[in-house]
Amino acid sequence: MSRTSDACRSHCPINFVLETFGDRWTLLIVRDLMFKQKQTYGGFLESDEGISTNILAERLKRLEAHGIIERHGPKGQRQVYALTSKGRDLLPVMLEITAWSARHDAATNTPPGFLQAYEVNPDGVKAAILAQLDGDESGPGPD
Amino acid sequence: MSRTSDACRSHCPINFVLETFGDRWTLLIVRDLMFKQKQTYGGFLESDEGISTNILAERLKRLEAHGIIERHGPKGQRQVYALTSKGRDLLPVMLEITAWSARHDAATNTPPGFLQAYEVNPDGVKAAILAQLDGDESGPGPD
DNA sequence: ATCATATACTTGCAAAAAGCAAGTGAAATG
DNA sequence: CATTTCACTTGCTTTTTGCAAGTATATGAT
Repeated sequence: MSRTSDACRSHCPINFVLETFGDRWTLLIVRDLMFKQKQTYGGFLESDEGISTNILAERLKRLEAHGIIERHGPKGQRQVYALTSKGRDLLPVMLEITAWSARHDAATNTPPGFLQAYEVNPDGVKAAILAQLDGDESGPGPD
Repeated sequence: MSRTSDACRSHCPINFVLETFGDRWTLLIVRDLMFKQKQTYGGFLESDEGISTNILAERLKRLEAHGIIERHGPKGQRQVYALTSKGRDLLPVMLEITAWSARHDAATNTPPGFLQAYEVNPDGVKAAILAQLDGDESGPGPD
């Protein structure tokens, strides 16, 4: 299953993120938590890409072990997942990824206004998303 | 092997990068091209993480098919790989990844000065790296 | 109280991908 | 012209993924 600490291949910073996020699913969970206001197992399952239940359960464990997310709720019962500060700190990475895809995927889901808003005022976009993560219910996400 | 165009799971921008970079090796090749002045098959093989030859060959094909890199040289002979403009455009993503790892990996290889230099003057850091990609031989990379 | 339903997982197995070692073919080197 | 080097390919084993089904606990209706 998942080790608490995998043997790491190097301490190159690019490799460091790959050790946690170097697969096709993990970052989608972060996306759901960060941009889509999803915070339950069932919510993650509903996402368009169609993650399977065993993969989801394993990735949630890994993310928790790496300190990216934390789970709230009595064990065995309904859990509510949330990003830790280390997880929220991925926001600039997520926004740059979104901007790159918006530039290079002609069929992107990213709303038309995002790219320009982000280029003009990246800190404003970041602040808005952090505000809504902290319980605000209004404001746009990048997709 | 690798399809020219995989069936894509969604046009979410986060998913879009995962379709190309969602594995443990692909982004290391981009790193080598962007920061380590490596541009040959043999150079990529020497990197610390120890990619195997079949995986490297397949990833090079995929990256070329996705328009991230291009190969120069007569077919069957020694190739020189280079980032396309789409590939170079990943620089902001790579730098944010580097910054996140520098903040959260106590054992990071990232040189001590990088994080502050990047926070103070991100455009300067970007310009320096792009300059060295375009043939300049001096200047620092993030690792 | 009991039955159905929903949620949050776990388990089992087949298929795909990764990892390792060895092999191949063309070009550069001696 | 034999040897070495480089850039891959091939074969095989191990690991991971993907799908379907099952289980445990809670919640809601009769």
